[in-house]
Amino acid sequence: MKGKATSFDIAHYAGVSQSTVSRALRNSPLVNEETRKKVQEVAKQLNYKVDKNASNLRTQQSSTLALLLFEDPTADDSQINPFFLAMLGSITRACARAGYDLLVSFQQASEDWHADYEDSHRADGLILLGYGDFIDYQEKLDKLMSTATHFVCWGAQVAGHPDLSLSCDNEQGGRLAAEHLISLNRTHCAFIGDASEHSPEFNARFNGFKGVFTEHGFTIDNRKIANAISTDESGYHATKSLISNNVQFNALFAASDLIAIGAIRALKEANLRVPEDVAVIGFDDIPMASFINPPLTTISQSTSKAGEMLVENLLKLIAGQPVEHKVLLPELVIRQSCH
Amino acid sequence: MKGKATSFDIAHYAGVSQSTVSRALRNSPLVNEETRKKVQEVAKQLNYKVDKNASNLRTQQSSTLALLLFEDPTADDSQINPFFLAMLGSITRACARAGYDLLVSFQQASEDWHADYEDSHRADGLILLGYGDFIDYQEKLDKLMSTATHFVCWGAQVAGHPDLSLSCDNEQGGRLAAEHLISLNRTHCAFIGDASEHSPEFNARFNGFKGVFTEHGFTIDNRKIANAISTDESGYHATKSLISNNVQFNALFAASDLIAIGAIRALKEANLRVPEDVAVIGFDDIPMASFINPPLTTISQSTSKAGEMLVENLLKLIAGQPVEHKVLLPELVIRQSCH
DNA sequence: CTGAAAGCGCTTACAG
DNA sequence: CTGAAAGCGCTTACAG
Repeated sequence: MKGKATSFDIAHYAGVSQSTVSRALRNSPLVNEETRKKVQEVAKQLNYKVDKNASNLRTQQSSTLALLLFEDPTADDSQINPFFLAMLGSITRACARAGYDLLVSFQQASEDWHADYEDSHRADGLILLGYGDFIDYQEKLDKLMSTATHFVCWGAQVAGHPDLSLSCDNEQGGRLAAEHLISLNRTHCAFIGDASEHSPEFNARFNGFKGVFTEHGFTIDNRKIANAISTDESGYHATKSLISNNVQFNALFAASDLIAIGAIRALKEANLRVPEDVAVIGFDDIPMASFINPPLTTISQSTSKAGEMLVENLLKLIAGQPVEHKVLLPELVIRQSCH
Repeated sequence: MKGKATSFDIAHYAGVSQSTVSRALRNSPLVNEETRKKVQEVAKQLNYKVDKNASNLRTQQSSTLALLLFEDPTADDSQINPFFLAMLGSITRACARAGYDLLVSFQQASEDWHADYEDSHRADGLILLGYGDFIDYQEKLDKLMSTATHFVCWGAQVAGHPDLSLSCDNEQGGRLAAEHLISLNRTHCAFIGDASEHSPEFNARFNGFKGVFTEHGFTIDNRKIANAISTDESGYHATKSLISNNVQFNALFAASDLIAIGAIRALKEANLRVPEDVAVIGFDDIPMASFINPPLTTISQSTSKAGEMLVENLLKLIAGQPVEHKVLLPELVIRQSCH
C-alpha cells in the first residue's frame, strides 16, 4: 500500500463498508461486536490512524486548545517568566488528561494576538496568559468577545465577564505579605511593581498590602513606591533608583519574585543586608525563589491548580455550560529573606 | 450571517466564483489585481478565516509541528527541567517565525510517545526532547523510522541516522570543565551523573572530562563516581552518599546544573564550603545557575540556537532536503563556584 | 446492525 | 484571467 491507509482500505480488507469502519473505530454501539473486532484488528495491522483534518472538518471541532502567552515587549528573546512556564506545564498536562491537544504560541502584546485560532478551526478555544498592560489588552478581549471566541484568561479581568477570568486572590496575597512584615516589626516598607490600573494583578497585591498597613496605623509613603515590570532587571533598576534617591526603608514588598530577585541584587550592591537591613518578600513562588540567597519569603500561587482550572473552565465554556468565577487562595511561604 | 463565513459567502458578496476567492486569498498570480482586492476586502469585512481543517485535508499537510517532551518517570508533576523549558521557548519562537503552529505534549518515557501525531495528520513532523534512558528510547525511534515519520531529536543519537540528531558537543563540554578545574589545581574530582550508555549525553560529558584528566596524568577513581538523573534531588542524594562513604574530593563535576544545585546543598549540609573545600562545576547554564549561592560555574549550551536548528532541520526533512549532522559548541561560563 | 450517499470547506487540475 | 467540477477522508442522517 502506498501512502497512509484510509478507512476505505480498512473496509476493503475487513470486508465491510466504510461507514461501518468509521462506526467500529469510534466504538459506536450500533456495530456488532464481531464486526468491530475484525475492523479494529485490520486497522491495527495497517497502522491506521483517523485523519484528524478530515474528522475535524466533518465534526466542526478540533479537540485542540491554544495557549497564547504574551510577553512584555521588553522581555528579551530567551527569558520567559518562570511563573508562566510553570503554568504552561500544568496546562499541558491538564489538556492531555482531557484528551485535547495544545497549541502553544508566544505573542507580543503589540501583535494581533487574539489571532484566528478559533476562526480558522485550529482550536476550539484559547487560554490567555501574560503579564503586561491591561489597558492595551482590553480592546483585544472585546474583539474576542465580539467574535464569540471561546476563551479564558489568567489574571486580568474581562469587563462584565468575571467568569472568563481566573486568578489568585491577589489582594489577599498582599494582605498576607503585609501581616507577615508587620508581625516582624518591618513597617517602613517600599513597594516595587506597578501599582496602577495598567497592572491589575500588581495593583490588587498592593491594595491588599496597603490596606493592612493602614488598619495597623502605618502608611506607605508614595516616595517608597517604584514602578517595575516583572523582570529581575526591572526590579534591580527600580530598587537602585529608590536607594539613590535616599529613600529609607527596612522592608520591601516586590510584586513578583523576579522583581524581588532583582531588588535583592540591588540591595546587596548598596551594601544593605537581606534580611537584617531590609526584609524582602516576593510573590509567585517560582522555583528559583528557594534557591537564591537568601531563600525568598514569598506568596505562593498554585500553578498546577491554576492550569487545571483554566482548562476545566474553558472546556465548560466550549460545551456551553455555565462557569463560575473562582479565585485561588494564595499562601505565605516563609524562607529566610525576612525576619 | 449565521456561523463562520465560508469562501462561498465571500464569492457571493464579491460577485465571483468560489475558486477565484480561494486563488485571490492565496495570492495566486493567476488572479486579476482588481479582483483580488475586492475579494480580500470582502473577506476582511466578513472576518473570514480559511478553515485549516479543510485546507489541510485538501493539501495533505498541516503546517504544524509537534514537540514531544518526555520526562523522567520520577520527575514530579510540577517540576520540568528548566533546560527543556528554555528549549521549548526557543522552539516555539522558531516555529512561529517559520509560519508553523506548535503542538506541545509531555510524555512519560514509558508511554507510546511516538504517538500518531503525523499519522493522523495533526503535525507534519515531530521534535523529540528529553533526558531519560537512551536504551528504552531506541526501540521507539526505530518505530518512528519504520513509519517514515519526520522527526528530529535533541541529544540522543538515532542508530545509523546522525542527521536526525542535534546536540551540543558534550565531550568538548566535559573537556572544558576538566581544563578549568585542572587550571585551578582541583584534581581530586568526583563526578555525579550517569556515566553509562543509558545516558549518552552524560556519558559523553564524562568521557571528555576524563580524557583531559588522563592526558594530564590524573585519574578519576571509580569510587568518586555516583549515579544521578537530572534533578536536584537526585544530585543531592548522590552527593550525600559520596560523603557518607567518606570519599575525598576537592572538586565535583555535575552532569547537569540541576544535579550541581542538589550537590551544593548536600555539600553545605556536610559543612563543606563551596568553592573553598569543593569546587563545583555544572552543565547547561540554566537561568537558576547564576542565582544560586555561590553562582554556578558551568558549561553553557545555547538553547536558542538549538531550538532554531531543530526546527530548521525538521523543516528540511519534511521538504525532502538533505540535512547535515551538526553539533553546537558549548562554552565555559565562569562564576563563583570554582576557584 | 449495515450500506449508500451527502457534505464538511477547501485547493487545484481542467477547460475555456 | 475565470468558472465548474472533482476530491481530500472522514461522520452521520437516512433507508433498509
